[in-house]
Amino acid sequence: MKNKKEILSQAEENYLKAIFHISGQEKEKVSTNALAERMQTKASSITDMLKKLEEKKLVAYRKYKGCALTAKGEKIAVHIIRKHRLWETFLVNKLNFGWDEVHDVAEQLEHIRSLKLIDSIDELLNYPKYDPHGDPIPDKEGNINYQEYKINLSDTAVKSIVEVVSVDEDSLSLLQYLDEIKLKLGSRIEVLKKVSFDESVFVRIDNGNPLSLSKKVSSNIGVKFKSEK
Amino acid sequence: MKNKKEILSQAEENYLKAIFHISGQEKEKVSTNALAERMQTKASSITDMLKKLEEKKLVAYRKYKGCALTAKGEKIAVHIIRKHRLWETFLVNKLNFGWDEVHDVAEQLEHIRSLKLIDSIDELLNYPKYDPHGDPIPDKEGNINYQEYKINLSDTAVKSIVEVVSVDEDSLSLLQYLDEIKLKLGSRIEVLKKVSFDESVFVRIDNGNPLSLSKKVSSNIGVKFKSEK
DNA sequence: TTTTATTTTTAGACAAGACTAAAAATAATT
DNA sequence: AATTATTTTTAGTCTTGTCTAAAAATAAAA
Repeated sequence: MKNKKEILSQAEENYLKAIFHISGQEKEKVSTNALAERMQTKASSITDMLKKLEEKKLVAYRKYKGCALTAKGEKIAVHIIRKHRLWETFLVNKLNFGWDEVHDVAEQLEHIRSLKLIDSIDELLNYPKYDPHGDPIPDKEGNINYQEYKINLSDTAVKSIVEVVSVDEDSLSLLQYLDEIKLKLGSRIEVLKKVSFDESVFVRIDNGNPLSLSKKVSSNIGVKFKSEK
Repeated sequence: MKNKKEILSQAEENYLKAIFHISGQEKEKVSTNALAERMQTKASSITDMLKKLEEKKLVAYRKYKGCALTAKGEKIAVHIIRKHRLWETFLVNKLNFGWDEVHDVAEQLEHIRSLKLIDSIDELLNYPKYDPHGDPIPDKEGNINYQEYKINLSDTAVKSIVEVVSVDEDSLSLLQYLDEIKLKLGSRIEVLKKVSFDESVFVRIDNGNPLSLSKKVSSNIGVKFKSEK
């Protein structure tokens, strides 16, 4: 049985990518509703698509029990993510896009089918390991170099001093907000106070004035420790 | 009434492009069958699509009478062609693709929606006027600088000495064949003999050995005169 | 100018991917 | 364990872009 490469639609590719992202490094099962939320669509549409992807052996799916990517499905998902992150890097490094302008375009470019093209872009960029948001770029073989000591800003202890290494969410509004408060990759953050009531956190960014970040914001910022006390 | 930009599907964009190409510089009306041929689809599908494009004021269409682009439709078609040719130039000039490898990828890339992206690519390439096949690249405003003295090789007289300036067809098989016989942009061609029976033509390419080109091939090669006798 | 051939359009069907509304499972409460 | 709430699935509909087969226009030939 030869390795027949059937062509997937953009919709199918987007589902695989979404499942990969939601299930996370722990490869947890993904619920229909979680997928519907992420795909901005209705649960019934998800069910339809999961059946199709199951049919193609790209996801393992059992009614009412959620789904997970098969090895084949994960391989494809990782390749889409590789393309997405390489294109974002290209846009920022070669075409001087701002990091808050690249997401929508990369979302389109990630579906271009040409191994030669994406490998050439990779080469042109000199095989970058991380994209402009600090996320690891899978290599040609699909290996992902997860950063070791990265945790969410929302999980740091008071008095931690950390460095921003990633921004997990790609929404334009978040990126623009971070731009506004001058929070960028490499910023030094002091965790001043944590408010348990709403899980917000007071921080000082690059020795600026203290300001408060909501849980929603801080949980999307990946950081590495610089020192602790 | 504001200039509402409705988003076109790739299929719609491809139809506009095809109509533009078939109708040519003379802006002749395009028949349903001609379009069906080019789009590799059935005449009935063409009729359906023409109605839709008519509805959107992108083509002028009257039953049984063929169609033509409106100003609005032509503007969009030209923009797609601009993107196609800039991407082909990018692939060849920046990523070292061969001129026979770029068509399929450019066919995908031409549908990426981002003015900023394509204008950045244009800038990166230093505003090229012609693509790797010798075809003019429309500028940002949609102006196309048609080459003045270009004619088809099939229309040259015996003993003409011409220079190849374009290859009009994008089919992989043609480009690979030209590669094989070492016919490339800039090649010097002597027209040795024309066979009226099948309209084939004997030529000498860059002082090589004489060989015969079919009408189908020679009518896809654009040339400029170098001298005549 | 009839007849024949060709081109184009209509009518009806289908697959993909989405939706709504209702039914069936599963999970959470009492 | 019985009831209520939530999640997920089914069933049926819609749009886009395609198809086939048959009907209607137009063009070519006799």
